[in-house]
Amino acid sequence: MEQVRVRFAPSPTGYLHIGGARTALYNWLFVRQNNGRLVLRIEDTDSERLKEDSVEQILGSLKWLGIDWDEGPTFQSQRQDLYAAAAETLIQSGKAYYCFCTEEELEMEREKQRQEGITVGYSGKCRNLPADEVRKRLQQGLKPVMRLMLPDSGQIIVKDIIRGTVSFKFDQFDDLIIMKSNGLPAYNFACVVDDHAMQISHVIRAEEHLSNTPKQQFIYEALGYEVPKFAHLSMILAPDRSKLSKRHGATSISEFQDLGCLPEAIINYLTLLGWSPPEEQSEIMSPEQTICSFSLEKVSKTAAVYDIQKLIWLNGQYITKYDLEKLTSCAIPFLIREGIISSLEAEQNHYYILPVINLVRERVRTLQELGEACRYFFRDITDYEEKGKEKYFRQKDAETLLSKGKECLAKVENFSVENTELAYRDLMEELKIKGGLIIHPTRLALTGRTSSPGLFDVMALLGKEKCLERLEKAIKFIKAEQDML
RNA sequence: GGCCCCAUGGUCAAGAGGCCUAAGACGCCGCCCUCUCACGGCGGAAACAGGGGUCCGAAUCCCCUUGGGGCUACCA
Repeated sequence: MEQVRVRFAPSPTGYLHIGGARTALYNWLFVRQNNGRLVLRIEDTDSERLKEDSVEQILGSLKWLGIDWDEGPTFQSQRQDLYAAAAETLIQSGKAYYCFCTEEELEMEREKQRQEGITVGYSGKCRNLPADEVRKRLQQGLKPVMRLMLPDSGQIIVKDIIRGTVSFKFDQFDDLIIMKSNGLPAYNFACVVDDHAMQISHVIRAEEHLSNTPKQQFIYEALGYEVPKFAHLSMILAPDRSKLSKRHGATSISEFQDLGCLPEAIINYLTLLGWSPPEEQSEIMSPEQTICSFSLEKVSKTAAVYDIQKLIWLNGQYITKYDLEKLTSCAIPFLIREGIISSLEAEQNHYYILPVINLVRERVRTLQELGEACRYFFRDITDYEEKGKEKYFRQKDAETLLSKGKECLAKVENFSVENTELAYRDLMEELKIKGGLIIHPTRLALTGRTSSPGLFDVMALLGKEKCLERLEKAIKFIKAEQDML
């Protein structure tokens, strides 16, 4: 069996967005499953649309996602000879010709056609220029484009792994530009020449290229190349079912990274956007599991609207189950960014950070949330949650309760989860009160918040000194508030 | 406009003519667990775009309409 070779071919016009990432991912899943090779190709033949840093951004996002490639990146801008040579053979064999029409002329032609209400397209007027006329104009220094002559009638059949057989009629196609007047290849041509040169066996790409495929297939045939297999993936749409763009919020991989998503969660989410695992298999899958069960044939034909809620949910699942050391190193940049710890503290307090993260991980869904959830473990409390103050600090016994709590904790020797809880339970019994009555104000005193991990877990991790200190602070705070009345 | 693709709950989707009074997941609602918040468990609301065929039988096949998307560039 011939080797499976696929490619991901982004054009460097911006960040890697969610659609491109999914295309890359499906190529990757397919190729890893088939022990093939993935090649990366940068389609940069339109210098006007290039964006600085774009290649670095795209490659960076792919790497971060864990999508690795075997060859490249190769740049189309550096392979001009290849395209020129291929185009030359088509000119020689009479399958392609020079066209001297300027863009202005063509635009006028189209405008006229529109006014007359007839089908807009290239007339083909340079098709039969006499050889010496062509030579003459070339010598004058005119810069023509090269066009491929397409049949005026008949049809062409494209076979697609996902969509089945699709047929197109030739009468709807203009003679296709294969080389632009600046000497660079046009997309459809460069794409074919490269896919052949790179021995691509399966072209897996976005649906927007389906309509280009008949033209490309004709180029393959004109050049005498073997046609690869095609699989066109449906598009990913914004929540309003329109094409994805910047105005739709987070759409680039780097934005999800900034939000605090884990790469595996994004991979998992993207996998599910257009494909679903066999029944009985969980939707939460490691990349390895996905590689095993993935199949191109089962990829959905329907355009998908991405739903950030599910991504965030999945991310929460991953945060809960991730290897703790790994999660911690992912989280630390967020803690630093949010000003919760300094990089120095991050190094020095490693063995404090670990259990803190372990404690809060189950109740957060992004690394950003995780940072926020940790704050009081590293920084003193500057304020109490308003609704907590109202509910717990302004009740009649609050101050007494906290004092009692403080006294009782002061006596605890080994400040463990069990011992602190035992001490508090004894206190509750002694005061004949229900747990919540003292637990809630204590939580507010210790964390500044009305919600947190289990109170005694928090106590044990915070340590005796901090607990007593914060209780004292809360007591003072309550007194101060009362004095103001 | 022409050509092409697509159409199952709010979202992702299972479904390959009878197993469908249509699975699962996210989200939403309720209950349980519980020191709060999460997690978890249980339950609920919620869909085959519309119309014609074909067939004993259609979410599934065909046609039309409608809707969405793509291509129609010297963009990729």
